[in-house]
Amino acid sequence: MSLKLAAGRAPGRSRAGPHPPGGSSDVSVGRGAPFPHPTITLLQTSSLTSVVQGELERMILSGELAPGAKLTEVALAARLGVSRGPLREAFRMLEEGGLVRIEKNRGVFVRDLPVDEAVEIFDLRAAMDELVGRRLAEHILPAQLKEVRGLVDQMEQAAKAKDAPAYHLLNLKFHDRLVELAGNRKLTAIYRKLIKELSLFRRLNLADGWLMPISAGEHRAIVKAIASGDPEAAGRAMFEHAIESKERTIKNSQRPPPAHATAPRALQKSPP
Amino acid sequence: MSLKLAAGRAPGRSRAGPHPPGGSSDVSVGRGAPFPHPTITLLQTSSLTSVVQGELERMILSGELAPGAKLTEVALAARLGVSRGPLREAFRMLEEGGLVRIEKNRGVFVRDLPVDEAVEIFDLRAAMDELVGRRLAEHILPAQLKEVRGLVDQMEQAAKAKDAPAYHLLNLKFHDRLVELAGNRKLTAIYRKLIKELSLFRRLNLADGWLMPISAGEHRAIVKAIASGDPEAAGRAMFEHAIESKERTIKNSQRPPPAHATAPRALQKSPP
DNA sequence: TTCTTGAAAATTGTTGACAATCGACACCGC
DNA sequence: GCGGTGTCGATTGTCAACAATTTTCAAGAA
Repeated sequence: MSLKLAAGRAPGRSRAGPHPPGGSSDVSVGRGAPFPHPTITLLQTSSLTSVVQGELERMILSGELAPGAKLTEVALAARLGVSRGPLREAFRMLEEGGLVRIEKNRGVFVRDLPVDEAVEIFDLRAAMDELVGRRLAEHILPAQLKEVRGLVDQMEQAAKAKDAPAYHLLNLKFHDRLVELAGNRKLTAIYRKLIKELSLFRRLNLADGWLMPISAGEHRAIVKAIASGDPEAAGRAMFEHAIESKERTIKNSQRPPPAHATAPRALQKSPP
Repeated sequence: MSLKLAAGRAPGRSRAGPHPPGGSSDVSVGRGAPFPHPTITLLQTSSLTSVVQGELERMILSGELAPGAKLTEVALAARLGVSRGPLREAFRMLEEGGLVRIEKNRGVFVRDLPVDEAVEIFDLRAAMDELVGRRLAEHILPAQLKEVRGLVDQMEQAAKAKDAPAYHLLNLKFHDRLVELAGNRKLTAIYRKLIKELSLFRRLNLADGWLMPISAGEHRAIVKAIASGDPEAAGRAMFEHAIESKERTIKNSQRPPPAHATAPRALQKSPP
């Protein structure tokens, strides 16, 4: 089974344009803006390591590789169609991102986020969300406000339809977009890392019934506070929402999971 | 020139005890607590990759490898006494930590932090410091309070003696200790990453005269606010201090550096 | 039975070699 | 002289093989 270059965004890795747009009116340059074939830029930017890193990240976040699962190098390398070198480099990147844990001479494992560390991440995210709220109340544009209102609308529709997966995705999108609109790239990057790491909190995904409708109203309140232009109010609204989201999640995780566990299977060997 | 296993803490990499403490009363186990020779745990925990990562980090933070410098694989590998494999893995870790920038097929470079990104990091750190202040006002112990007061005392002495390097180190220590005392490991880890990344802000190190005495009083105010037990006041004090630290640094960076630039030299080839 | 002991298998750590790509310089035609 | 082109050296990307360590498992003794 070989590695297919996913069409999605290549993770990380940026590169300056092939050439500075010289003014020479040459036939080889169609127009001013460089617009090379997509495949070319893909090969220019993505190495095997980066693609493997993206694939592993996808597998982990989707649950295809469950927390605690051991990632054997030769098996994974064969499955992805690469050698161990790029795979090991990808491991180091994932470890730095907190998605896997490396034990010397023992192997690489998908990390299992303990409850106390999940709490820590939630608290940290709350502080970051507070900053986001303050910034947005100061700087958000009308068009952007309209956009996030649209997301809240969709969430309410999903809640009404009891479509838990759709609500979940919209919730992620809503918060991610707010952070992005705050205009602090470092904040955005770290926020996304934290969200990825939080998805390793096993019990998060076990819950059968989701806590959908509870937080629906809070989102409207957040948007309203942002629209009011009061930084402190907006910051407080987002902070409180994050804290309550934490408490709901933790409380939900403390009740024992249902018997018919639907934990995704770990990596299996392919038949010889 | 070979790689000497630095006596300092091995970066990252933790490991469970050699064996679960079985109750068998064996002569091989002296007492309940395992206390193997330091060298043994060092070899158990540190791989070449992790040591190389630590060494490169030290070189970058000390300025031995200046921002923008190109890190050629064979040269560095020879200098550190390892092969390219572990070195490349260390590169991936450093890239994820934001200390180097990797350009496909072109090489690895020490990152040069642009001003706008430094501002973003400062703002983010301010939000994190606010959280620290709140937590400390709630939970700090008298002994810990006494400890940080001692640090402030030392800073004032260093300021009085106009010992800029000592003041700088104490300042770092002071804030690092506060974050640590807040008791959120994830927060601590990310805070330290941000501090490391900030040291890539070139102009930070160019300043001849430091802004030492200016922030001395703010530190006392922070400790006082924490001691008062008012979370909001302590949070605000730390937030404001971080913001003013940002503005001082940025403002200082905007005046052109003095002519006699003392930028450390980049990596040189060793004679054949 | 249960615990130690030892070797074999499996897996990771590290290295050196080969292929691919990039930058620079000389060469050529205009 | 000047722009374009081809070639060469240097450097990175990837791979396969070797060395070291851990794990497994069976045999033997208490």
